[in-house]
Amino acid sequence: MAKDFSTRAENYSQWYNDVVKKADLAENSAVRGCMVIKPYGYAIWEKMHDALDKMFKETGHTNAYFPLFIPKSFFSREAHHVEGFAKECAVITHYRLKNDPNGGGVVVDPEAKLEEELIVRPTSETIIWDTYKNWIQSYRDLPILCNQWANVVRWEMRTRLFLRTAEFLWQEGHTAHATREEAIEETRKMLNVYADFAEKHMAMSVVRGVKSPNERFAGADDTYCIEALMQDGKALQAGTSHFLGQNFAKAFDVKFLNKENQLEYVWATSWGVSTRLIGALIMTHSDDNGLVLPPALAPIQVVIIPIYKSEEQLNQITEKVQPLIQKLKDKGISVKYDDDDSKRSGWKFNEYEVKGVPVRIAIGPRDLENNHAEVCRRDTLEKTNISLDTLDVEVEKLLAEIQQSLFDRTVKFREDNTRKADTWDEFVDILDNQAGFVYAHWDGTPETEELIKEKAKATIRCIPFNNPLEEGKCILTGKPSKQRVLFARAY
RNA sequence: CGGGGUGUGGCGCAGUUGGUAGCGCGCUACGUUCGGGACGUAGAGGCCGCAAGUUCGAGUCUUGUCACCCCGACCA
Repeated sequence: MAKDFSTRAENYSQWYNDVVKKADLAENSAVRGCMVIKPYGYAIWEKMHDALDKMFKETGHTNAYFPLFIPKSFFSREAHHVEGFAKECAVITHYRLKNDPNGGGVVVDPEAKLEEELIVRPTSETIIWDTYKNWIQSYRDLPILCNQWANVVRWEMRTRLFLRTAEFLWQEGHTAHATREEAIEETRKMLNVYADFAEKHMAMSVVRGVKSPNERFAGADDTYCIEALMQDGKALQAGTSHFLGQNFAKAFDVKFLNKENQLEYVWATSWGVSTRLIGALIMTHSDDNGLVLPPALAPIQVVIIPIYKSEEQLNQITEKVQPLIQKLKDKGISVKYDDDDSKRSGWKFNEYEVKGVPVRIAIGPRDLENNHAEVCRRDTLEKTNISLDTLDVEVEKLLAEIQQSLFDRTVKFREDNTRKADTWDEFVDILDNQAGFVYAHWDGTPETEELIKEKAKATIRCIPFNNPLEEGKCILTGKPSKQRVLFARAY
């Protein structure tokens, strides 16, 4: 076992960085705050992309692409939106370089100054609504259900691989509707798509809810979110879906003629998830031996490692394994047969363990004699011998079981780490000594929320849907409250 | 932008009171190995972040500068 690995208990954030590096997911780049997503990490993103994209198509959405650059003036149209993003925008001011007259390589050509600066998109609402304006005249043009897969830039001061980088990959859905109700329904629908994806594909339990006004997306009337709990007890926002009301329609003057021949502003939504989900995936399942991947998102679901001394032995094993590989592939399972002779089997065991491959099958001469193989599952590290005759069926079952078991574990973890606090001392005590989610009363004012954030470093993660009403007193101010809201320290 | 730290082969590091650079991993070749990160032998690989200065002589001392990392303020 690799001893150069931090454990979660020793240093959680170091452990996270180690997993990212050892599993070969990503690395820091020459550009500050930007990461290189390596092939294995990108393969996970592709699995996420494919699954989500399918879900978007099934709910009637189509993909499109809008420009990376946004004219600066577009940004100032919607007051809250600018305020929210202004501090982290990359700005393009020039369009040409020239040779340094003083001989020091190239310099920005001062002659090539843009008349209007361009912003590298931190999100695309403005450019998209400026475009939708031309697409929409009548109720017959609605709804518009578009999604785009893109990169965005937010100039963050402190970055962490996958969790927060200056540039990241994401998808952003932008929809336009004739009625408020329809837009709200869309917002909810897409949040549920995210929650389904998190639970079924990522095997990650999430809480669905509404953000408090302070935590709302800049320019939204309401922000719905899914919140997950990481192993260190900190919460992570895993996806958001925004009801934008008519804010952007008004800012960009997007009106449609309704059936009664009256002009109305269009209703909007937007929703997104990013490569941050990979960070969530890592922190949800992985252990001190490295990455643990749910089968649904594992680039390699099953690895088969031959154990042999001679070439004849390898040939015998290969011959026996070929039909098995075919059977697994026929079931849609991604299999890797690693017969690379330059690496020893023990080395491979560790390699695939660190990389989180859900199922490992080892086959050696002894197994051939007994007509079985050693099957090891990554989540529990349990090993069993399974007959070669039923191996394909058993592996398929095992993958499903691992997927389910990982999810069940996160449900239990979330439940075990969700507590109630009735007093300020209790609240702080839980956060300091146990972490996790805390349900507590809040007087409903942004000022109090801000104060709590300042004093306890915890924020309202969300007000869960179907939250039970309950009379109580705000943990900070003692003012009356009608419901508990979900607090946590967060990423 | 504050506070702390680090820059030396690809990676991780050592380098004493200044004397011309070393260790581990990895890499290459050959051989022995192969059921949980093998071992031996022989190799390759470095303007010591950059720039000035002190000195007969600087990885080491001085000054400046750049970059990166960690901890805060801001955030998906």
